[in-house]
Amino acid sequence: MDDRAERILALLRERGGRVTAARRAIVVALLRAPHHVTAEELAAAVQAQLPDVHQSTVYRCLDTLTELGIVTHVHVGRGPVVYHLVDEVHHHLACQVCGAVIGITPDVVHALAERLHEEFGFVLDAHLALAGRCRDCELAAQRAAR
Amino acid sequence: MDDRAERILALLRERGGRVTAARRAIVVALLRAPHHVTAEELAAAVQAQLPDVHQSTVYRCLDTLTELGIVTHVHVGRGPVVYHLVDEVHHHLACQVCGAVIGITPDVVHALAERLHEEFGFVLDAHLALAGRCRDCELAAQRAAR
DNA sequence: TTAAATGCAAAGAATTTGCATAACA
DNA sequence: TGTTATGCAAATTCTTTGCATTTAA
Repeated sequence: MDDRAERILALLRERGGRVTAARRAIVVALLRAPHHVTAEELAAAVQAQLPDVHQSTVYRCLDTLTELGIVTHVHVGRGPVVYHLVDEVHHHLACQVCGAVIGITPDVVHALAERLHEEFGFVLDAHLALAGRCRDCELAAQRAAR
Repeated sequence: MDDRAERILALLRERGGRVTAARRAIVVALLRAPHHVTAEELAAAVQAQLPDVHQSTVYRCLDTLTELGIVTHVHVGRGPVVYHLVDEVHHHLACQVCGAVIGITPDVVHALAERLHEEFGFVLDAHLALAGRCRDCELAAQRAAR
């Protein structure tokens, strides 16, 4: 775990960012977080170690880490944005009706990613949130339509 | 245009919603809007005709229209959510760095949509925002990484 | 007639910003 | 030493909610 944190922090420095206590704590919190985390949850985790780290610092660090390609975020339904480390590659199917999130492996999206790259030069994010309806909500919607 | 509006409003009524002046104006505004529109832009368009329609009404109408499957929204980078009519099918490649939005036709995503449906029963939304990096920002990022 | 929708004002959540101070490289 | 990052408070932006009134079906 610690080597992973150090590797990420080295990347941060390499890309022109400074390694600060707050940023180290945020990276560690992101590594410990099992799934998606909101800025607020991250702030709480960070503040457990460093009580003086302010919410706005967390937002600013997340912005910086995002710009440096270390962190990404996804919008999952309503509510706040959730953050991830870039190297934790997986995607999400987000049901717009019930809010369920289905995790999928990157291979499912691989062919699309290739095509978008060839056709548009567009590099698909490592953390997509694909919006739609889950099986149950789709069935319910079909029933309601009748 | 008017028949399209009326068809949509008929659908609204069919699905248990009431057709009000505000909702009619919102649907018309959505039809006239060339691309993505924010709630605020919609409110402005509606208020040009009906000055008394409040922002909160616009939000509430959009919620209702969304629940009834007539409208969807996407998160495009930062800033407010943008809304669409469901029958205007196309997707977006949203660059997370510069905010550029590349419109793509549904066929690009079709194979993925099929697979997700078969494998997970998940029905992909008609208005995806696929996050990633556009050609230029990707190249810039690669240059910066060196 | 009655359940649903609206206007208004006010609150709320999430995020951003200005500026003086502190900390990394 | 000179940027870059932070703490703090305050402001902003986007969105939701409560309640009395109006309106569509």
